[in-house]
Amino acid sequence: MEDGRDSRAQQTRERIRAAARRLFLQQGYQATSMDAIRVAAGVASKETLYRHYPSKEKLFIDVMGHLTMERPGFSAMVAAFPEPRDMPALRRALTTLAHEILSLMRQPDYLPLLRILIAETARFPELGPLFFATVPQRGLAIIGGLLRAARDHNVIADAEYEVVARALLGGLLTYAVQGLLAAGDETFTPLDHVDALVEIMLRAVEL
Amino acid sequence: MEDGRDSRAQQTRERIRAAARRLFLQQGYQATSMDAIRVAAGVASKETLYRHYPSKEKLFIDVMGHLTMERPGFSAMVAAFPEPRDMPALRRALTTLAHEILSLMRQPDYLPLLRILIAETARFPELGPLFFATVPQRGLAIIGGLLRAARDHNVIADAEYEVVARALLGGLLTYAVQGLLAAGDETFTPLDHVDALVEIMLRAVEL
DNA sequence: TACATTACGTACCGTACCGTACGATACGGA
DNA sequence: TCCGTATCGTACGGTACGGTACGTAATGTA
Repeated sequence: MEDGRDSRAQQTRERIRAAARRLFLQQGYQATSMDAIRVAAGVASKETLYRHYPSKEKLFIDVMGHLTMERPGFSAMVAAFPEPRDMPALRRALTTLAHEILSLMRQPDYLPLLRILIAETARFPELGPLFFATVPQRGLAIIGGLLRAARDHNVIADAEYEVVARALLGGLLTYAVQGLLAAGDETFTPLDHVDALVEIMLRAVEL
Repeated sequence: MEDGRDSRAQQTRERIRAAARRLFLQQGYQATSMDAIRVAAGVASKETLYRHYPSKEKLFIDVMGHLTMERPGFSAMVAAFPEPRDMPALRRALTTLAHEILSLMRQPDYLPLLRILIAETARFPELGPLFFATVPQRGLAIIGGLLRAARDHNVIADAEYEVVARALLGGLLTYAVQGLLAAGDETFTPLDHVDALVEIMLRAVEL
């Protein structure tokens, strides 16, 4: 009876959500019509759509909320780098974290999602802050935590770690913004800059 | 005859452009109808609109292009801080520049403009790169130039100045992105963080 | 004054879209 | 086998929008 619910209604719902996600990410909210979603989902009747989602807005919120929440957290990374007790350990932790953030930003969904959330802040004001709190804010917190832990082990000097974290994340963010403003998949590859960025931040906090 | 052209046709054209600018910035491209622009411009007939602009797209491009170009350049600032010959001079230059960039980002049009350019990269692919080249890229170039000049006077150490510039600008950019993702005019005031940010960058490049 | 440009009003065309209605049909569980 | 639910097809209502048409009035110039 539990999986009985899956067998048709749930499957249809999943197809609708997958199609909506793809189209919304590709074309944005307004440019994606419910009928296009219906076709992409392989659903014959609009009535079926509206049986699963009461309106286009609710469907959009559901899809975008899921997309935001599905962003992989950095939690695993935090566990992997517990307490940097010397400079090389801190360097390794920050470098790995920076590369991880960059590869997160290069996931194919990332820029389109960010683009849509920025575009639709007026109509859906709750989505943008949710994303910010779920993704970049968490990144800032992890960088700050690493730095504070390093200071507690006398690895680095005191500093405004929140600002240091903003500088590090922001350095990467400049490339994302460049990507947001470019139309196609402009090759956005500062891979060699990442290590330099970490070195600069380390110099700023070294003893 | 020259100002005769101004007297009516040009005035009407200006009213249309001003109204379009306001509405586009407030509501975006799709949500702004030509009829709303007509009303806001105080123009009685749509025919008049289409006498001045052949289509909604052309009107949008004209308005956004002007908005991008009107962003005040930093050129005046460059002249004001010619060649930092010691650390205090470099500190003054970078601090002033950072505050200037921040106040640029806090102009009431800035975030809405950026939001729209990001939202409409698909329909208007040329506008985003134009903005990036006109505004942030120029900021990066000026920061980099200041750092290179300081190094030429033995004020600071060698470093990847392009990356340092990205970290500095990016640190400020994190606040802008936060603003982009927030709906209203969330008070986005890291004023006290700016000096800390400059100090961090200076520590990263000191001798 | 005579003429051309500009603006006015209003109506209209074609299209696209969200959401609803409703009878018919397939499907899945008891 | 039987019943409720999910889906199908198709049509429609209401609205909004971009852009055009066209006859008329105002405005500035020679």
